Amino acid sequence: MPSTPQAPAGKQQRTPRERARAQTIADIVELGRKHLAEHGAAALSLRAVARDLGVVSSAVYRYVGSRDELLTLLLVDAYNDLGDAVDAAVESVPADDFKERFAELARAVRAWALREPARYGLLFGSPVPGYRAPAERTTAPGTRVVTSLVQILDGAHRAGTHRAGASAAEPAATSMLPALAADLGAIRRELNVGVPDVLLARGTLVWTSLFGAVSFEVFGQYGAGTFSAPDELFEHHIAVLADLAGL
Amino acid sequence: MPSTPQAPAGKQQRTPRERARAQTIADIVELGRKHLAEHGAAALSLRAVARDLGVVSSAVYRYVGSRDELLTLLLVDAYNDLGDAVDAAVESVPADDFKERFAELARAVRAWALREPARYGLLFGSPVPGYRAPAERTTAPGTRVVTSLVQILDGAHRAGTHRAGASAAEPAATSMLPALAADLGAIRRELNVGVPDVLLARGTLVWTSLFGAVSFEVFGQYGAGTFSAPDELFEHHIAVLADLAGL
DNA sequence: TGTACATCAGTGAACGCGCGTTCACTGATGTAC
DNA sequence: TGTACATCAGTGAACGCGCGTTCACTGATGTAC
Repeated sequence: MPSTPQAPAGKQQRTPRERARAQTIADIVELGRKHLAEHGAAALSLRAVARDLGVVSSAVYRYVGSRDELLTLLLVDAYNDLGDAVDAAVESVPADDFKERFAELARAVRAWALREPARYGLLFGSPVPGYRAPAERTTAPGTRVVTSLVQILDGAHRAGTHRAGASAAEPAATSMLPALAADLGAIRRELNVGVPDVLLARGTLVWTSLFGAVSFEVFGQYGAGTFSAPDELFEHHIAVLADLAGL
Repeated sequence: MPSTPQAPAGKQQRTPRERARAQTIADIVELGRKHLAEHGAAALSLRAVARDLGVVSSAVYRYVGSRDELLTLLLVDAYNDLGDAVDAAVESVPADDFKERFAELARAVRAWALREPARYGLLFGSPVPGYRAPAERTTAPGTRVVTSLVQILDGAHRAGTHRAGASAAEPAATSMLPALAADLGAIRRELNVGVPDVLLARGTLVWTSLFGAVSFEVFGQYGAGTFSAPDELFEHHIAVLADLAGL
């Protein structure tokens, strides 16, 4: 019962064996990715990965403790891939152009999702039946995008360009809902930002809206042929959401 | 190879055999529903349904041509169940209170999704691998919610209570994107409504945002324990989205 | 530098499982005369 | 009203398939002296 031996603490693998081992694990994740893309998360199978790796099925257990652990590896891999893409897109814009930083973040999420629909589905689609992601390995990579979004909002807030009450008829009572205010306060403390309640709540909506729009497109919820120009539709969404976020 | 004999055109089944047959199909759908709820769509199995029905596995083929067809039945069943819930909620509000009609629509979607997470996942989650929904049986029930939403927007527009340019800084250029305008025109004609481009595009965003917020909650995308008061968060979202939709 | 031993990767067989689908069949229920 | 036949529901066995996981094993690669 080999419990997923990890590479030693040091960043670079010393011995050839360790290098070979790391390479094989990388190959397994890579093949798992391919499998995911072709057949979906629920159909991911260790035996199929072993076949593609050119190895007998039991050999994979040297590297991966179980099917669920491979799923976790793929989950983390996908979160980081998305996070890298988003970070790169955001960094490509001057740090003080918050609106455009947000726009690039949104475009990066959409582009990645359209490029990798199955991996996107693993992250943001229906949960894989019978699989429960281990929070301690999943939370950090899984919060990269939302963290980046909140940083943009906080930057705008600190720079003073953040418009409060951006929309005409903001129902003032909303920010008074007591439990929601408490939740938002906890988030503000945890992420160490200063964005006020109203805009933080809006930011949450912007966040879910972004993924809602992307999911509809990736999962085919718009009727076939309803939108011949999904790019333009998405650009419209970006403009409205940026406005909603006070950018 | 019995190709799913349908009940004859007449609404009520005449003979006892026809009644028994309809009842058995209903039982199969009911059991499929249960199975869906417990194990997810990808794991739906005709054999399991047969077991629960107390019948040998091959007997199910008298009623359902294949596993995919059972999935289609469940899909249509779920769309209609959701559609019924939404219609009832919307109808419970006076026809001229468009804002509250929208709020009730949103609450009905969320309540149904939380009550039926697996069926919600079948409709709005990642596609079931290897299954392609037949558009001719799926489109009509699948568009009930969005149709209801557009009716509300159109009602507000006709009543003159629809605020154009609701938000402060609506980027005027958006409605000019040519292909998007063409798509919106086609939708307007198809649904026979008069809502102008800007608000129709906003309506699309409101639609996807609603399902984005619900999906995040149902699929557990908010970190565990991040929002102790999801009801209040959702009420906030409703208020902002209603405003965004010009209601 | 050379030998003895430990570590590790990969093999092959097996376990028990569930799946979708087909097929020839037995009875029971309906229909036509 | 009674009989002969057609229709249908459900049976049971079988097909070929893929899955996750365990286990004792063979060699090759590394390490210690």
